[in-house]
Amino acid sequence: MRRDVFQAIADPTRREIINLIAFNPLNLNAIADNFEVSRPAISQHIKILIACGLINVKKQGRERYCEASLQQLNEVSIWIEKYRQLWEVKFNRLDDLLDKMKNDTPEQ
Amino acid sequence: MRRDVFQAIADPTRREIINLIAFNPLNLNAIADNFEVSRPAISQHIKILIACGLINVKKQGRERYCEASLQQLNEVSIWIEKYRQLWEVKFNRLDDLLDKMKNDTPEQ
DNA sequence: TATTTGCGTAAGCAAATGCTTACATATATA
DNA sequence: TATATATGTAAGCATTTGCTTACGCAAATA
Repeated sequence: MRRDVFQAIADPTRREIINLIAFNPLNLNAIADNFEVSRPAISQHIKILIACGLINVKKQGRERYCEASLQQLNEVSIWIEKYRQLWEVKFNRLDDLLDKMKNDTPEQ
Repeated sequence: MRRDVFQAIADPTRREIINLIAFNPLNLNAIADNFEVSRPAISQHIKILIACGLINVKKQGRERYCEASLQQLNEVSIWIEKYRQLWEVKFNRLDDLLDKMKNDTPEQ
């Protein structure tokens, strides 16, 4: 069972959950109310988000408040930023442009 | 068949492929040489990366040079940056710290 | 022209994923 | 104390994923 941040945020429902609680913690039922899927489905998503450290849970009586704890997103950010210079260099790459024009045969 | 950038970079092999060709394009066999898995497996990963625009292919004879085209990573970057202020605010959040200390009962 | 090389892709398969329903348990409330 | 509420989790299931082997085809080479 792979459980890293890249995989955690690959699922759109989990991204929505993060977005939902990013700026205000909610308990599990309140989160589930925002989705079509069942409460256990959300509970399982939350479990994954907890496992990779993207959510903290605070027990308050019988409720469990989920709050975002997004430092781990930095791992993804760092991986991406390695390449930023690469895709932002749009000038002084005339060779590339020429290459493209030369090889512009329709791919199958 | 979901095919977005978040899912594309969720797979560690695909991240390695991106890293491998980020700074110098390689043909498919040359890429496959760097992995334990079979050439068709890599071919399928490449297909996914092409589908979501992270790789461009340039035919040269019978070879297909794969070059990274990572602008799409910006979508992920934007999503993450929305939350950066959140996880970087480590000061003036004394209330949080206090909360944590108060509720520091071992979670089962 | 015959063979080798570089690659795509289909078929099959095991494992992972995301969901459901059903149940269990702890805490609040009547 | 009996019931309602908030939640976790197991079992089952369909789909997706990542891989393999087997094959096909086009381009290079002998």
